[in-house]
Amino acid sequence: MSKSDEREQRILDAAADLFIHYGYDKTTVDDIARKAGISKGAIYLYFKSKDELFKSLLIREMAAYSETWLALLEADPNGGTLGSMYKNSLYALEGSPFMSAMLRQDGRVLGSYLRKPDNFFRDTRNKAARYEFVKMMQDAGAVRRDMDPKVIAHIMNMLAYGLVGLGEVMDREDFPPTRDIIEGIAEIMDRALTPEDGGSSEAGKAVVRHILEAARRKLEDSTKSESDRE
Amino acid sequence: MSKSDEREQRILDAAADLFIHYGYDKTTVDDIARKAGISKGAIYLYFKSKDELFKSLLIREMAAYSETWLALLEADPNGGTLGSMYKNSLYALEGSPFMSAMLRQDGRVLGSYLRKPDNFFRDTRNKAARYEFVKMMQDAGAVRRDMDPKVIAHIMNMLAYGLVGLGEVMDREDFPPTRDIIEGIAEIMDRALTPEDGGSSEAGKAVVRHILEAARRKLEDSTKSESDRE
DNA sequence: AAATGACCAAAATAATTGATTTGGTCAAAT
DNA sequence: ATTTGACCAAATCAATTATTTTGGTCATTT
Repeated sequence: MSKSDEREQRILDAAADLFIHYGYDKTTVDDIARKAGISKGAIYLYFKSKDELFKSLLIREMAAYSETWLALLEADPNGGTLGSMYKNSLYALEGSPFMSAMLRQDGRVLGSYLRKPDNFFRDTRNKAARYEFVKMMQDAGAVRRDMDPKVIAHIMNMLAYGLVGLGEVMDREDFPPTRDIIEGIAEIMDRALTPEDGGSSEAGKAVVRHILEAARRKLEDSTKSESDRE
Repeated sequence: MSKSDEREQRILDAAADLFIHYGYDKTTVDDIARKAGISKGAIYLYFKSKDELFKSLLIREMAAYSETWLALLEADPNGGTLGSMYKNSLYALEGSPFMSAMLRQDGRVLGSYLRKPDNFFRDTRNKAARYEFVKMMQDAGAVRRDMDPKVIAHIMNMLAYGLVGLGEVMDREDFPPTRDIIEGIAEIMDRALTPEDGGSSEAGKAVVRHILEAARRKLEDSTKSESDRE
């Protein structure tokens, strides 16, 4: 990694901390510069604007999320079932404050960026992602066929949303440990959705690799079109 | 029902409509009176304040929710499984805009009432309700014992929250029909949580009756202590 | 060539003032 | 005994102005 790239990452690290802690609106470019140990002007050597910086951060965080997910999956001995895949995606989600904030469209963290018309989130490309995933898992024989994949995907979305959002409306104190929740969800999903014959774990893994590969390509694309534009 | 009670209900009907449509803050007492076909002063013959009116409405809606749930349950041929109970509670929830707004702490509908320090929601009494329910179902042999009831209850809370809240952050257009979602959830819960031996449907029903009976008593209590206070 | 930070226009925030609305009351009407 | 609606203090909203902050630039320094 070049010296310059390294510093770019340092900027993003500083920004991530501040955005999570104080939110987009209340974090100034100066704050970021100071925390990164450089001058404000230097920020603009790397990013066209605060907006673009933020978008870069989102992309980086999404990529990190994917990588974490993949790593957990590769390390998981039975990483081929729907339950364990979903479980690992939830662990990755839980470990990424930004992805969590994005999913619940947290106004405090995302700030005025949310209101921007060309905002990242209404990008329709990722919308059907979970559905495609379940569908492929089903076609690969890793998920039972007698349930509508759209419904399964939607329930998975509900649970992910519940995971990152319920803390906003209920006392976190009386939550069970996150680990227990995620394991419980995985257990339920596996029990309810694994085909009678146990399903093909290898086929499942293949699907995941395929999906993550596609996700990586997509992220590279957006990073590229990013730099094209500037 | 006395003439007076009937009118009290008419007021609450009018208020419910307006609160759901315009929210607590933007609905005036005059609006309510006009819609109920009486004068503003008359409102204060039945309710001490706008706040109290709102609280009465919440209590009424909670009661209606319980009644709906119970009715659906009684009518459900296999109303003894955890899945069908939960399912019916979700149907009841879905049919009650107020309960939905309460669950997702909807700022638009609940308005400044949310910020009140003595607000209804931080009343701790109802907090552990779902857990108690699952625990009893487990003790009655209607739910398998090898999962922590706290975790099960929490996952149920997540799903309920997802049901009423996901629409705020995702396009409702690409939601499957609510009915399908709820049936899907029930199917998953049943498959994953029914004991090997199929469980006792009758014992399950007994638990539900018991719970609903307790809920009714509790509501009567709060209604009474309500009228005591005024 | 790389990095800085004083500088500026634009935007956000705060303070002020004036006008309107609204929850709640109560003397008068029914 | 009920019910009303004019009435009022308090709160909310709107318009205006003054003040501060902030994103972004660029002449100057390193």
